Amino acid sequence: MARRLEERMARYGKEHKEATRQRITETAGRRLKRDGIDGSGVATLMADAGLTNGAFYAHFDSKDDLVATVVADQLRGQREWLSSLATDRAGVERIVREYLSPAHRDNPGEGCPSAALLDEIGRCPDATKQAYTDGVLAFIDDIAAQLAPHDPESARMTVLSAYALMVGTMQLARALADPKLSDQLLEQGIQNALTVLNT
Amino acid sequence: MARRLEERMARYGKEHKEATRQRITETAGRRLKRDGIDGSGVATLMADAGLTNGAFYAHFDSKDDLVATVVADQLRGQREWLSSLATDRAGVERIVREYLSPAHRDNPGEGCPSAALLDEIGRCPDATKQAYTDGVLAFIDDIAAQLAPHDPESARMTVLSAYALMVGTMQLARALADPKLSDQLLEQGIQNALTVLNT
DNA sequence: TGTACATCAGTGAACGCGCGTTCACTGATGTAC
DNA sequence: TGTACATCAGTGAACGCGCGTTCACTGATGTAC
Repeated sequence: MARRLEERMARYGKEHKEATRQRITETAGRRLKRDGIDGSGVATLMADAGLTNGAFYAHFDSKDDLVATVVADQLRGQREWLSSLATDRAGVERIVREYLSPAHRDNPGEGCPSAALLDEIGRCPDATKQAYTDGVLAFIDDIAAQLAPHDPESARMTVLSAYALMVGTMQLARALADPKLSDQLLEQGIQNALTVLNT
Repeated sequence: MARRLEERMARYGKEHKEATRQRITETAGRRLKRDGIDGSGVATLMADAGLTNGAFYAHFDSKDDLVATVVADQLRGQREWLSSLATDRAGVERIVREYLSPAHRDNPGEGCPSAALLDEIGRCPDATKQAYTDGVLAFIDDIAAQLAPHDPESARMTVLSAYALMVGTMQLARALADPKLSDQLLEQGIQNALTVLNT
């Protein structure tokens, strides 16, 4: 037992390294969402965290490992945001309006990982897709349970497909070169999302 | 005039080079949709067309130029497919069912360019986003006119947002690691798309 | 409390490789006589 | 019809660069006595 305690506290303590890993994961999240997965190099990701490329492999097995970690972390963040709001129907409406806002469209680095990266995630190794699936289902089931406490199973697909609707709308709004059309699409997306969720 | 004609027909004729350019555009479309924009190198794209890397710049100014050309070409193809079916309500339903099918999900290289590339297109230069916008609006307006001949303007946003719903659903279906859940999502997406289009 | 040693997070140069792009060239085709 | 020349689509090597990954190392921190 003395030994156990000794190991846990030893050296600079686990905390420091764990904090660095978390910092890399967070800054990488922002960069990946802004520049894409293939568009972000390891050296740049490490520089964002105030480190040099060499230290990367003390924290992650590979770039794929980082990407899977980031995907899980980002979806955990999204889950927290959603849980804090999805307490009632009015909260759900607020989620939809904030998600499909021009502010979200114009700041992909601070926004939804699915809106920023979903087609790239579809091309990632199975481990990453599994991390994505687990992360999405966690908050989908949260919301389904809050929305339909007596029948969460059937609400599941409704919520999941409403999420798909919002993700697709945001991606399309970002790709359109006409800002006015993009704004209109977001408005229409809000209406459709609310329609689907109230079915 | 004799001179004019001479120039037009001269050498191997314009046809051959134009045909090569078209072949590159088509094979690149498949590759880009399968591996992503950043995931497809110029040398690979040319090898797909049976050529070597050096010939690329006799046909396109840059990789960005090719991408914009491919995006326009792919959306032209999608427009043709849609026009051939969207003659009535039953045709629209068939479009939705074919789009949100497992066959489409499992063959991104032969499928919708938006489902394969939309978040990457959102990060492309303005010229590419403009080509994308023009290409999408062309078929959106086609369908809006066929669906609501007396009020195509208001049908426009309905159709555009239904497209966003289908694109997002397909991307999410491709990213989910659980095939059964993915199938269910496609089914739910069909219901939602039809609901939105019949509003 | 002070010194010698062990630990290990982080550095930065280097690896082979593929990227987008350029360019001197080849060789089949078409033209002129 | 046959030969000499011009055209130009396509070749393939090379450019500098950034990629993901490895590794010998540094130097601040913590431990032992």
